[in-house]
Amino acid sequence: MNQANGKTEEFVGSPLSLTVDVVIFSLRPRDPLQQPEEPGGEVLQELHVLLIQRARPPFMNCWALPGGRVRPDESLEQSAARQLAEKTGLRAAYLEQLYTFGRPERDSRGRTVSVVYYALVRSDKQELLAGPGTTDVRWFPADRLPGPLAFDHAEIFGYALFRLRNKIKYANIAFQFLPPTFTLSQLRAVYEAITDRKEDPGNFKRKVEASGAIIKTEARVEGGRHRPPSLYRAIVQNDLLNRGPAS
Amino acid sequence: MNQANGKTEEFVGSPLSLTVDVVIFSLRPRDPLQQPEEPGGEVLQELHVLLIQRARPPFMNCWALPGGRVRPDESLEQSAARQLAEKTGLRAAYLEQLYTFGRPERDSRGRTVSVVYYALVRSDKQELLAGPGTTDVRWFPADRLPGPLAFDHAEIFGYALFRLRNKIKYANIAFQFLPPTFTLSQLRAVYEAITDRKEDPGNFKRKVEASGAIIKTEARVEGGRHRPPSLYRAIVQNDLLNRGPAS
DNA sequence: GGAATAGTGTCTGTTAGACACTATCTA
DNA sequence: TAGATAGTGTCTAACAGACACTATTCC
Repeated sequence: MNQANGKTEEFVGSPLSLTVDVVIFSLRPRDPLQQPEEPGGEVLQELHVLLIQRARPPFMNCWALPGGRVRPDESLEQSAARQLAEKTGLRAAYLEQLYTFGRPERDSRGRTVSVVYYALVRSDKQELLAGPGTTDVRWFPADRLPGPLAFDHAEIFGYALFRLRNKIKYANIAFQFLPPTFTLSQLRAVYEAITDRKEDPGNFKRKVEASGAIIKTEARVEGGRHRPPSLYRAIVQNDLLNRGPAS
Repeated sequence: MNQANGKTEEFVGSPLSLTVDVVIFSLRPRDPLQQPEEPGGEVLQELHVLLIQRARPPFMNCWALPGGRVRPDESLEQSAARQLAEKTGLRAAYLEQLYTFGRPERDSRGRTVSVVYYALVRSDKQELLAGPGTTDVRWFPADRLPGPLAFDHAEIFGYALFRLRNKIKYANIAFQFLPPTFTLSQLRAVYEAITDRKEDPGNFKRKVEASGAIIKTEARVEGGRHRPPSLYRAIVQNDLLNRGPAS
């Protein structure tokens, strides 16, 4: 990095805007208006993404990923967490840098480079708060996004989805969508919703127990209609495979 | 991205510097002064990284990753390729975005966010040209870097090495270190140099042929001391697994 | 008991790796 | 022919997935 170009090396800022955008994933029940619940009565979970509706041009009224300018005193990850909180009122269970997008023409107002993070959010009933500059905040099923997204956000979303689907195969992140303790059925439902493939319950149990990522607790789920399942808890881990560098 | 904060949304740049740094990897013969050639006489290949020596403070005389300011009209990848050419005179066979580093204190002169790429360079005898602002450009073995690197470049390098070692296991990038046609011995030597593990020649041949990443040509290597090996050629591919998003 | 889910046992096809063996070149 | 590398055959242990089976709960 860093010498300007051969002359003196004094520091000056650039005529360039640095933003952070966040692709926010969550598992939510399938919209009952779109399709009624299963006969069995259990709730089908579906992968959703949070979008905000822009109140101003460019792309007025279009849906977009939440994001905003990086402040001088905050790290990129802090900025992502702040965008999340300010624009949506949510808190992320997991936050990881995805990619940095910087085509010169991606924002018509001027050169804008965007560091994109993706966030996994627990499916509890957290309330959505529309921040300033937006007319609406809403969850959309990942396979049915509304009309053209603003800027290059469709491309960004596509890449985030690709990476999430890929990563869930080898990294232990699925539990980030769930409450602190969960059943294997719930965890399996997360996999199935994201990969869109059925897993064999028995094989899934062995695989995930052998991975050492989760541990069985003493507790069980009471009051169900059937044999009560054990509750599991995730083993905390922050290895490189799961996130980026230590920084 | 994009609305400033609720008021008008006119575009202004930030008091922030955006740079691109490049971790340049190559396979080069082990320094014969450090250790003489193998009795057999063939050249041991070793993973090297290119560093430049800074001519000015901060970190004057320290070694650093080559890099520099992103220009308003170039994409991030173009910028990385340009840094490579200007600071070192090299051309990359492969270039991929690694991670974006942005801790507020990482450059004492002011807020500097750096998008880091890593490059794989063929081991031909390309000449090194020290660019402006640097007193020296040199290859270093990846496991013997010179004294503390400038800024957070040691951390960046560590992460790049981790990612390269990891990626070579599942993505077909090893041939990027080699000339257009190569023998399986050469390709195997690349793997062994990067992962620091011996591979069984027979198993390696089957594995890499089954992957479909390379194809045997009619040509063979003549003039060696032993049975002449076939030459192979890489199948061109630009899938998502190998690089980032299409952009 | 019936229905439903939790959880176990077991078989099979695929794969990574170890390792012995054959093939082909130069000196 | 000796020596070295190219390349093949084959065995084994590990693993993923299919699937049948047992266990436990509520109704």
